[in-house]
Amino acid sequence: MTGSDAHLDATFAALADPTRRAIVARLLDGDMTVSALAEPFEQSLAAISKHLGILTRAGLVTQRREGRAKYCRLEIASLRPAVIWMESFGHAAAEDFDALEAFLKGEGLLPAEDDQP
Amino acid sequence: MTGSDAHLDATFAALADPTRRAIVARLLDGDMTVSALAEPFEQSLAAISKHLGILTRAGLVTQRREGRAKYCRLEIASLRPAVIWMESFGHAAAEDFDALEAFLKGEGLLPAEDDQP
DNA sequence: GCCTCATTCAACCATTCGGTTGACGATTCA
DNA sequence: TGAATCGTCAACCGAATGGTTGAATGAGGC
Repeated sequence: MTGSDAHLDATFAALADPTRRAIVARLLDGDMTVSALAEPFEQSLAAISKHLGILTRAGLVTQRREGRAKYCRLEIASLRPAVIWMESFGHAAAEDFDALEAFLKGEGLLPAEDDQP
Repeated sequence: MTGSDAHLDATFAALADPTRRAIVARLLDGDMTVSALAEPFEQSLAAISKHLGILTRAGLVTQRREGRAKYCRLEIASLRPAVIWMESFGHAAAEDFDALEAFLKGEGLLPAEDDQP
C-alpha cells in the first residue's frame, strides 16, 4: 500500500479529465501524431500537449519522434495497477459486484474461461 | 460517451488521492463513523470531512446519522462505471491484458466461474 | 541558408485542491 | 440546564490545474 501509491495517484488523476479520457480512447485506434490527436478538440495545441504530458508522466502514453512529427502510443498495460486496485474491491464485496461480472460477461468483455481443467 | 462523463470525472478524481483511497479501503471492513474513520490519519477531522464530502459527491460513500454519530458506508456499486470504462480498454487490447487476467485469477480475485450451465 | 511545419516552453490567469484553524449547530448525558 | 462530544462550515493559505497566448526549438523541404 506504499510503493505504487504515486503511480495510482497519477493514473487516476490522469483519467479524471474528460479530454484526457477522450485522448486515451482515440489512441485505441492506433498511434497518432499530436496534432492529429488534437484535431477534434476545441482547445489549443499547447493544451493538448499539456494533457499528453500528464498522460505520459502517468505512463499511460509514450511518444516517439518520427521525422518532424511525434507519435503517441497508448500504453495500456500501465492501467493495470489501477484496474487491479478496483477489482480487488469487487472481490472483497463480491455480492455488490455480481452484477458487474454478469455485465462484463454479457458484453463479452470478460470471455468465459475454458482453458482451465 | 457523453452522459456519465461527470460521474467518471468525479470517480477518478475521488480515487486520485491516497488518503481517499485509504478511506475507501478502510470502509471495506464495514461502516464507520467519521471520527473512527479519521483516527489513523494525521489530518484534522475537518480535512477528513472534506474528503468524505468528495467521496460522497462522487457517490462512492453514503452517510447516515445515528445518534450524534454519522456512519459512512462504502457504495461499491458506484465504482462500476469506472471499472467498466477501464475494462473496455482491456477488451480492446486483449493481448496486453492477458497478464492481468492471469494475475487476477492467480490471486483469486476473479473466481473461476462454475455457476454457468 | 532559409522557410515552413510540428511541438513544446514560458508566462500569465482564474479556479480548484488539500490542508489548517476557529466558530458553530446537533446531540447525548449528568 | 449545562457541559461534553460529533461533525460541518467559513475563512484563509500555498500549491496545483486547465486553459490561453506568443516566442522558441527541432526537423524537413526548397
